[in-house]
Amino acid sequence: MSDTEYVSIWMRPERPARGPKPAYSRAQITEAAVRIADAEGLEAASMRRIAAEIGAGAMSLYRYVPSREDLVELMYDHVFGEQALPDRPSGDWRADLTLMAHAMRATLLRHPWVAVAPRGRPSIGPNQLRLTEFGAGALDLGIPIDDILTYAGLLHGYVANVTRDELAWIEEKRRSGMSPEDLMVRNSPYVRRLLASGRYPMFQRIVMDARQPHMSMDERFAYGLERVLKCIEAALPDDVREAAAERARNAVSSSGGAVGAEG
Amino acid sequence: MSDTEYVSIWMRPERPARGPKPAYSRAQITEAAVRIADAEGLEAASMRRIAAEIGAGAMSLYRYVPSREDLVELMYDHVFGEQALPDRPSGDWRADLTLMAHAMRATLLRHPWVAVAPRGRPSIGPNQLRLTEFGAGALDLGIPIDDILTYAGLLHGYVANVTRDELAWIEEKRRSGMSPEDLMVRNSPYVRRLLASGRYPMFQRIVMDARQPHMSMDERFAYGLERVLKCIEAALPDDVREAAAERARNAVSSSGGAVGAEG
DNA sequence: TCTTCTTTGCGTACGGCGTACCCAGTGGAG
DNA sequence: CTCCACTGGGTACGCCGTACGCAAAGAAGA
Repeated sequence: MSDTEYVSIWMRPERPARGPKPAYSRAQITEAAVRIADAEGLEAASMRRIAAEIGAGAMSLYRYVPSREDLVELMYDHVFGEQALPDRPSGDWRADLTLMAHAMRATLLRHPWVAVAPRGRPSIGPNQLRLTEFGAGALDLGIPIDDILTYAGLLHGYVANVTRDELAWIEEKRRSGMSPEDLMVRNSPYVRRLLASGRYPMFQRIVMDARQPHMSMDERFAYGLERVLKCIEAALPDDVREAAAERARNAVSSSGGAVGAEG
Repeated sequence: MSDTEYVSIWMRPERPARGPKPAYSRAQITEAAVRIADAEGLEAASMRRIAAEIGAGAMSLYRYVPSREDLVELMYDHVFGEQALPDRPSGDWRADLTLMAHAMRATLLRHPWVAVAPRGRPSIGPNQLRLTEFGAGALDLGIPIDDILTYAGLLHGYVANVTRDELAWIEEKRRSGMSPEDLMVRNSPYVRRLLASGRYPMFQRIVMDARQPHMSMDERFAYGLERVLKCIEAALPDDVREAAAERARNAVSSSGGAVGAEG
């Protein structure tokens, strides 16, 4: 039945009892891999390269990690562990989601490969689980769990989308040394041709808007985030929205730190 | 300056004038690659494998495509060309976005690798551009272009998220032959351990909800989609919402008369 | 028509990848 | 002290993307 079944990396114990002491550790390997991926991209973090980074032989890594795929999983969860979030939602769901969104954006900007990494099965490492608990808990306002998931997904999708775009800009800028507006219109013959054809009015407006960056990246993110939260808020049933607002007022006035009420 | 600059695949002409007639074509290669990726995953569609599929030598492909990365771009755009959408939005933005969301889900389900494929730079092939025009055009209700993009991104993110989850379920089910509820709770020791710890109440509710699949995948998708559209609608300014509703009524009554908005 | 020259299909080869297998050495359990 | 599960890691295999070079093809210029 479950003979050759897939075993989650999170179930695999790091080290057994017997034998000589391991010279390295999962955490050490994961951190080295993240360091390389941050600097040179995920594909540069090959097993040999990581091993070299920590001064080990290539095959030694397989004593700690069953495969590279699992290592990427570890890396993925590791970077989300940097996000310093309160243990529990404060009770002010807008504030909590805003906090989480900014933390996530910061993580993606710090580790660009995360935004691009192929997300296969929904991995649930401890840190991602913590985030899920926080985000879903913030939205636990008395609406169905399906709705909670949908809204949390919307927020996640927004942050991922916007930040991926932002990263693409940054990357393009770094590679060419040009400003975004020059890149978009002046330097790209393809885009110029599309605009000249006149058949893409919406695309034209998008480009033209990017041409006059009336907002910084930060402002754009915050503006869109506000939009998304307004979306969610507006979709809540009236009684739920009012109760949530009431709870938020209490959360702000009562607790000085992170942890809200609840007992 | 732009000597070794990156040249978009969409600018590269397929064939020049001189020389012998090519034996293959970009479309043929792209279709073969998609066929393989559909059946065995994106990574199975290697250059050698694709070449074998069409009976060519491995290196012959490079006469048609500058690199595998560009070929993936072609594949990506190709599958979005299957979506049969009207040339223009109908004027009923909810209907239009619903149509687009279902078409996108169908495409992702038909080509699972698309949902997982690493999305680096925002590629703008002709078919994706057509989709952008349609989606953004449907949301062109007199709101800022930034808002249009945010809302379109929300919808896109929702469809991508939900369908990726759905695909993960399907894949897991195919590999193990078990039903989702068994998979989630009974078969996964890791999930069982997490639940037993009692420290993840929201996660527990998510799992328990999945354990009692009160909705089919289709229903779940449609329900969430309705939620998202309601979100967007609720966030629109009152006058915009009413004007849009009025336009939708006209669009329904009149058959082909579609577009009204413009500069 | 014949020559010229670009473009074709593609065989060979290189460096790099993930990782299976094997080995000698290590150190806790009995 | 003996045993043997474990360690680090060298070697090797089969893949990958693709640079390079060459003979054949066939349109352009004579």
